[in-house]
Amino acid sequence: MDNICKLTSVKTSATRVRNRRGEGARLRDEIGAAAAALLEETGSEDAVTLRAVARRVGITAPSIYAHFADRNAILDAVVGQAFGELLAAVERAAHRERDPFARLRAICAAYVAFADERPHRYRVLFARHRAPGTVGMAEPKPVDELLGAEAFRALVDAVKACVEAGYSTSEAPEHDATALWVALHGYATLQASVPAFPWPNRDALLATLVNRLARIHKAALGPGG
Amino acid sequence: MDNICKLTSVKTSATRVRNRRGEGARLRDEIGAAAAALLEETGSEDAVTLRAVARRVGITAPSIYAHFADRNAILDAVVGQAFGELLAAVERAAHRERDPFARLRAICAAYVAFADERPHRYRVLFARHRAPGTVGMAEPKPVDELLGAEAFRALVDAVKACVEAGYSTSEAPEHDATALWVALHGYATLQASVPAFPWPNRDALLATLVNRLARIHKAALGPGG
DNA sequence: TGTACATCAGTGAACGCGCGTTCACTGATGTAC
DNA sequence: TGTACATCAGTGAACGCGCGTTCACTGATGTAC
Repeated sequence: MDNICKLTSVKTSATRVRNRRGEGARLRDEIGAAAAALLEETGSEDAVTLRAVARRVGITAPSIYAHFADRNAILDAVVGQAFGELLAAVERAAHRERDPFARLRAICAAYVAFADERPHRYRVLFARHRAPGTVGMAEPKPVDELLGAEAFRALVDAVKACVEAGYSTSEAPEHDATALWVALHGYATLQASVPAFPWPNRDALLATLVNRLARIHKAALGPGG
Repeated sequence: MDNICKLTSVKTSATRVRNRRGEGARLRDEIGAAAAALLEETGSEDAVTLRAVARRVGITAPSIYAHFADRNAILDAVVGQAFGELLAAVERAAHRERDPFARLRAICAAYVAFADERPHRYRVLFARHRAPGTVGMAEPKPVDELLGAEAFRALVDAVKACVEAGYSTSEAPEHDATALWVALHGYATLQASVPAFPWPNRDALLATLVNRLARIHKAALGPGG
């Protein structure tokens, strides 16, 4: 019983070769990738220890200090990277569709799919927004100063485009986009946390959230929408 | 710099008196309460260590083993307790209102308020549903076998009552209640995680989620609903 | 073309820490006689 | 009413562990001459 845990966590890549001169910075990316993978596999932020990351990369722990100030900096990098990936996924979805309503649906589906494929990485996006131990209010900031702002902007723009195209009757696209974001986030996280719940069909639930919260006009929906 | 952390975490209640004979079981409750408080204050599950809990209660760490099998059992107890409190808050809200629509709103407001007042305790309700490291599907269970089932049931019943009273046009109350739950959860967690977001007025956002996802009839709403 | 040397990528040992858990124990308290 | 004793609530020391971080170092590699 004592040994099981030890054995399963041994995962040294004994094959690593030292970077050539001037290419030491590559290690930074390797460390970030290892931390992200570790987080995704274990599901726990606390499993992302300096030593675990080092083992994973195939280096010794002190080598990390050449690239990151401390443990926290690694996790910050993972979060920044994940926000970038989320934005990329959302923008890819947005560019795939020309029709405003199809675009809105695609964005929402991509958002949820991102969280579905990397549940733990999605979780830390928002878990680390608030400093640990902080309680109560924070100064509200303009949206654009927050991490993830671009992804939210894409959602707002998509709703606005639906209004302009006559698909949506929304009178307050920012408000409605916020409601929609909230719902998407709830779906993304709950689905991962409570997989045993008898979830309805994903597309059907997504359609419910998008159509109602973005005030999509009946005429824009197919029959039975 | 080394000492700061140590000093701030010293919090021994030197005043504790040993329980009388036959009353040792009281300690169990004290341990649970200390663990819950610790979780809420630090925001981190990992801050709830056996030793930290013991310090808080004013006992030594081994004393805990008379009441809990291990560290995990303490956290399980915290989750169970928190689910009980959530259910109590929801039921209190439900009993306060006779009108079905008022009751539905009260339930949703109580749910969000619970999460708002104890954000970290709310978070662990669902963070611990899934075993760490587990990925992929779990067998769907009937709702009633899940923790928190009663609270969800209350929500479904409230939506159904709105349908029967003619307030809601929902054709699938279970589906719509799921959508509503998802949105409430998203709001509850995001609001705590991203307090710097320029949130709209809480009642307005809640009304948007409830009215649209529960398909509340225009006539049931006041003017401007 | 050859060699000395500075630089760079990374090592290995060590530190003090708090952790979960175990073990043998202590001393107050209620009870049997 | 008094006393011996079993029981119960909790202690205190110890274990081995993995952690973040520090420090002095090594050895390959590219460069200046």
